[in-house]
Amino acid sequence: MTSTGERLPGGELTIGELAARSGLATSALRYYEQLELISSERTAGGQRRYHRAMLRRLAFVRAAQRVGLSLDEAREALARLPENHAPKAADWAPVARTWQRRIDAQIAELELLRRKLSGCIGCGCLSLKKCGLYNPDDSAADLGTGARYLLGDEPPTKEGAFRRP
Amino acid sequence: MTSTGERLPGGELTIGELAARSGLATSALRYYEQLELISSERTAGGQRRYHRAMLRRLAFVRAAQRVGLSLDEAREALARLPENHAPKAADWAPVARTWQRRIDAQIAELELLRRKLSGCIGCGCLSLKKCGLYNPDDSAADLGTGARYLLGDEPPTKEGAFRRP
DNA sequence: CTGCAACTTCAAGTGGACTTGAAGTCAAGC
DNA sequence: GCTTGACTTCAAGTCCACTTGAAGTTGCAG
Repeated sequence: MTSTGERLPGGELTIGELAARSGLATSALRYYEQLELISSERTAGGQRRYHRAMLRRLAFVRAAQRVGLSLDEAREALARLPENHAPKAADWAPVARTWQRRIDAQIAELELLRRKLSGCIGCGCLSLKKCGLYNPDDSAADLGTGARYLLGDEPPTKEGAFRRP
Repeated sequence: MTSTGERLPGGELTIGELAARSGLATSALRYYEQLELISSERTAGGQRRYHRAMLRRLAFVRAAQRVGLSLDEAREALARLPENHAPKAADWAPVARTWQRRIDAQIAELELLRRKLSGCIGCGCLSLKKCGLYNPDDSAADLGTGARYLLGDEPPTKEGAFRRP
């Protein structure tokens, strides 16, 4: 039994099969079930049998994680989607829109950091008050200005007087 | 004593001041010092006094975290920069370039996810074989369990809860 | 029917990045 | 010199998402 192929009648999956198909460890699946992210039926002997719809739920959870949600938040989001059938566009659209906004925000943040790093390549600073990286909460766009300190132009705040610890 | 203002002569900072200026908790600073991310001198009475250059190191560490590095990796990266003075362009450029590549990869991943979500708005699926979200093995699903809050964007519960098995 | 991989439960462990608590000491303003 | 807030250490705790281990059971091929 390779556990990868689906061979149960009725299209149900053992935990090993679900693991193989979802890319998650069996331990993770049991953990998810405990958290009620997925559910199963049991055989007479007590073994889990998963409906194929669980693959969809797992895909959802994985996507949720990538968007930055915790498993708890994923569970909440799942609760708003239909349990037994594939979500319809009407179910899905609001969730997807919310997630896209989060993704956009994340991308924007990364792009800001990227720009700051570019600036810092130019200035080699990390010591200047104006340096985006240095300044924790600047959020104010200092984007273009970075190239000012091009040639190791030393900062006004005399930093030179210090010796190492 | 508000602990925010700098008032020691010689420009040294108490741990409270460094905390206020860096935005980190004092406990985090002690922890960082333990990890040798920063260093201090001590007063006769045993209290820490931080050189202002530590602000620069902390800025670096914060940036490193946002790029997705662990504190250990941040320490390694720090080790390649000059300790006592602001890094020059030659010191900084290779680091910044490496980080930019990482950022680019992260942005690319997010953009892929975003596209997939767009597709799913259209199809309302999550159940179809062709659905990008559904299909698990499209590689590099690293953001999921990896560097999730590298954007500093709203950690799920308390400030600064990072994770990763 | 046997053998064995795959399954079961439950408790405890892991790892990263901190935080919290207890019990005590330091520094500075009055 | 007293008071008080800021500091000290060290051990232990927390959070999340799992993983590991032990000890036992199930299910299917041969």
